[in-house]
Amino acid sequence: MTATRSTRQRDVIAQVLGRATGPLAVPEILGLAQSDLPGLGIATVYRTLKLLTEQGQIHPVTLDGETRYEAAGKGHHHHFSCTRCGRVFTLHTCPVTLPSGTVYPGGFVVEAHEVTLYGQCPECAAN
Amino acid sequence: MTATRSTRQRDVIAQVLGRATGPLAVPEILGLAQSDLPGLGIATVYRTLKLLTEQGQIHPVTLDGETRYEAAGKGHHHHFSCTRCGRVFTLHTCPVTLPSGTVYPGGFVVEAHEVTLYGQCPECAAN
DNA sequence: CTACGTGCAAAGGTTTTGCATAGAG
DNA sequence: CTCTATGCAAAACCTTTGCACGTAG
Repeated sequence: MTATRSTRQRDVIAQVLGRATGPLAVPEILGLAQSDLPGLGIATVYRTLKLLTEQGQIHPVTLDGETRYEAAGKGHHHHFSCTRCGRVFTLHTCPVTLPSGTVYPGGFVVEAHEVTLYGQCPECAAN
Repeated sequence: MTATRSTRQRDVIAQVLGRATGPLAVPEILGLAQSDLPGLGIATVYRTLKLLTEQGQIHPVTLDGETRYEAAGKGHHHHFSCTRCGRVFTLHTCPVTLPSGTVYPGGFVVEAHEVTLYGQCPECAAN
């Protein structure tokens, strides 16, 4: 079996994602992690993201052509993408009710859904 | 002002997207277009997709880490991604009602929304 | 000590760009 | 004819991989 070690790099990357208010893109993760661990290389970030994803600790989210990552285990939620500042936030409310098994016109059997809202985040809306 | 010419390449690419039952990825567009126009180059596909997007004739959609393109002007709709065969379909029903201007808890001002459903398409569900 | 993990640099893919030629108007 | 559009090949990106060194256990 595979022995997975605990390293400062992995801890820092996991912490960065744990503290985030929404899914982060790779450059954001690198930047934030480097402020805690200056020498960190991009290859390690990619390798760690892949590892954490396989372990189910984080989850990839694709939004506007960019792959972002967020900590797992935060329950059912969706995302809000600010059209002004470009940041992405996690929303804990869900605007749809689609029980697994719902059948859509045409015979599409729904197993899951994903919603993204676009608009202005509180900060941008205030300015 | 810019003079935009009508060419066989542009026509073919626009037709391919117009005939599609859902958003297409670049390799799909290239393949389908090449069956009508063998010598077509990938660079022309990218340039044309960019042009048509700027003109508002098509619309990019990101799904599962891939950027796809669909003809515009088909009204409000969403997408269904088949978890078995991987194809993406356009749905003409909408499971949410979010008038522009809706304010979400925390002060997020909603301007638009995007929904993707995952499950089995009619064909896969039947087998 | 013995692997696994890391950083660096090179390799792979995909998208964009430069340039000479083809073709729309 | 003139000037935009195309195809090819090179360049620019982003992500993955190979390798020698660092380090957790």
